Amino acid sequence: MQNNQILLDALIQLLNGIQLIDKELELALLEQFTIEEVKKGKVLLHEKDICKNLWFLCDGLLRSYHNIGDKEVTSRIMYTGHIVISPGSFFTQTPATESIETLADCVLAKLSFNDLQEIYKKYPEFNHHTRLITEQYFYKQEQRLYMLRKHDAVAKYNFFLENYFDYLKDIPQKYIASFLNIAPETLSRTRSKLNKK
Amino acid sequence: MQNNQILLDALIQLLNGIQLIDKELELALLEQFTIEEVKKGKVLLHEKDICKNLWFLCDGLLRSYHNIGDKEVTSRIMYTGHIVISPGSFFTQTPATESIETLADCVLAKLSFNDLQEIYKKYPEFNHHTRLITEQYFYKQEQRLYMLRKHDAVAKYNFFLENYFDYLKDIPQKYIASFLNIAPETLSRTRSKLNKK
DNA sequence: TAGATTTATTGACAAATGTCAAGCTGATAT
DNA sequence: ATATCAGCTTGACATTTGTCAATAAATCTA
Repeated sequence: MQNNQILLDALIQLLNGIQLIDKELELALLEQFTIEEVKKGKVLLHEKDICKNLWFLCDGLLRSYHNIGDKEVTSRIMYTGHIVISPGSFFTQTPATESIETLADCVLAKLSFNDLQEIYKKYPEFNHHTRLITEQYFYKQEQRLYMLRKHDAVAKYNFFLENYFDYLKDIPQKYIASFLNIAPETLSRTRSKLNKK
Repeated sequence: MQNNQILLDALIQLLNGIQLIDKELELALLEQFTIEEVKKGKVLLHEKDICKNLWFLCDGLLRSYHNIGDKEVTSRIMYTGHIVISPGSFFTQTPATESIETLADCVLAKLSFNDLQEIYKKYPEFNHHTRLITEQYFYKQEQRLYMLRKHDAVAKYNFFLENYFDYLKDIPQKYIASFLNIAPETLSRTRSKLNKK
């Protein structure tokens, strides 16, 4: 709990930045979130399971992915400070169409859907915080949509560099490729072409 | 105002479906929303302008679009019952990177960003409604992201048919093509290929 | 309605990316 | 250190889609 406080500091700050939160709500959050350490290469959420938790990624790196035909596609890359859910599954409490796995050793703070609903019930003002956060994530997602509409591999890779440069070395290229919706070979060629210039 | 009540009925029902709204809040909404009729082919929001309004589309059809290089790309298609904003611009009140135009004669209910903030201030419980609506739109948008990752033109067109079949005849094919991120010629060929089967 | 303008279709070709295969590299474990 | 294995690179080729151009069809306008 003392420990929680430090790990969740970034989350509390994020919330306070939106609207100062009551000491009581802060304590409730610190109490309800539980800390998990998860090693690299573990699956946090399996496709077809219901996403019953929301995680705050205190430290680490994650990706979500799903299958299209026989191909695996990386849909999101999430780094320290992200709120992590499978949106469709968490919001509607129906089976997920994607999986989430760790790309590095992670420290996560977990809050169950049910506990979150309790918090909403007890502290309705919390809706204000999450509305703004959801709006923010919505907007970020829109930018990824834009990216996918950029025609060529170079433009897509540049998008990646602009937005995920710090994580470049920690993400296998095959995942970057599928995130950008190009073949790994194409990414490899794109990179070597850019290096020559 | 009497008129508003009928036109905004769908919106009020949507909100009540989330959580019954106070009579007082309902009246405030009916008062703040103003009805506009906009003819087909008009631009509701111009790129680089700030999206100062939220619209509820009482009746009609809209699209948002932006430019990538020298090409125009349709990013969203919105039909009767949709809440219409340029997300990035509205949420942050910064210049829009997209335009919104009518694809048919439309009836819209308009609410300004500032009036909305007043409503949030007076009726904080409204955050609950909009949080859930934002979550829903977030999820829908995610599905569009999935669609763009489907490799071939046939799969993309099938996505369109599944989700926008009722509006098929009202949307020029060139817009459908750019929405699916394929060339108009490719869409034309895809359609004729599918018709032969 | 006729003429003008925009949109859709079709063909020929070009360009980009995907696929398959082989070899290379770098990390890990024994 | 060596063997193993996964991931990355590179080449050859196939496939898909994009581009450009010509024509047809549909829509708009006077």
